[in-house]
Amino acid sequence: MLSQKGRYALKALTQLTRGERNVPAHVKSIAEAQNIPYKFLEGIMSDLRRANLVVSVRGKHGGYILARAPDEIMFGDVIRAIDGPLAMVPCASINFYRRCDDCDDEATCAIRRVLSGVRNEVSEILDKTSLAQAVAMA
Amino acid sequence: MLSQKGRYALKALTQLTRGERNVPAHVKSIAEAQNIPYKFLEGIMSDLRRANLVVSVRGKHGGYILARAPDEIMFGDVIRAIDGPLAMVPCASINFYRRCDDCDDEATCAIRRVLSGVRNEVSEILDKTSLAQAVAMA
DNA sequence: CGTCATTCATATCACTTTAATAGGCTATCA
DNA sequence: TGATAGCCTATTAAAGTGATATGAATGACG
Repeated sequence: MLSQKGRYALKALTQLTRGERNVPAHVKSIAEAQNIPYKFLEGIMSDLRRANLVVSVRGKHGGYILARAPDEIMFGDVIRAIDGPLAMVPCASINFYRRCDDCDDEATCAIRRVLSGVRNEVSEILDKTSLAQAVAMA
Repeated sequence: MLSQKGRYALKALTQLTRGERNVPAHVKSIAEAQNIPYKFLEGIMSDLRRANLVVSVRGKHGGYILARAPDEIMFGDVIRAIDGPLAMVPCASINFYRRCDDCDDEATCAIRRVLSGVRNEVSEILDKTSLAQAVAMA
């Protein structure tokens, strides 16, 4: 399961996608529109900025805008930034690969084989579905 | 990501699948073969028993055997028993459905729509891949 | 310049989960 | 009866989660 943070991040970004491009949205307004605790969302937006998914504008009339066009930001990017790997086991991850230390032979591991297939299918959707597409579906 | 418990459970069950049917395997031998902490695995096997995936034999020469034929135990069954939902959000889960309390309108939620697709693809693999199949692939 | 609304950086908090260990009880069989 | 299993409960340390609080930095605007 995604963390609450991950869900909130997706909600916030779809909100930005729906709004006007290049007009910064305050955290406060996003928080209210999406029923997300204000201060909690503030931290999430900072994370998204550090992941280069969003750009911040400081000072009065500041806020956040998408770092790229909404059809260039994929669900997978967001989820990886906030929650980490898509894969169910570290050894089946591409972007966060790590060996399982109790594994004798990765090459013949039945679990890895099955869960690699899962990770590929998941990536096939999440890395090919953009914020723009998701919002358009509604 | 799966918990360590979930990974260990899958490893233990593939081990049982490889072994002789109807001959109880000791937790100790599984733990050694799979590099799993003995006492930790003991608890996991108890969970699997409570989930009716495995049957225990007590007393001397006791141990665990699969509750059903290994082609009737699916990856999805094991993962749900130990780690819960396959879905990435509660509202996209079939077996563990729960509403997101911050969600205004589930029917038009873009995130739910995308992540329901993911959950279906994941289920398509995990609920159709049995222990027997996974082991046979090796 | 000063003020106000905003982001930014930390710190803290309670709570739950995770991964693991320990000890003693209970059942079975030779 | 004693050895060998599983069974049950408790404990632990560490990490993660979801959230709140405080205050500093920044920048538009009057």
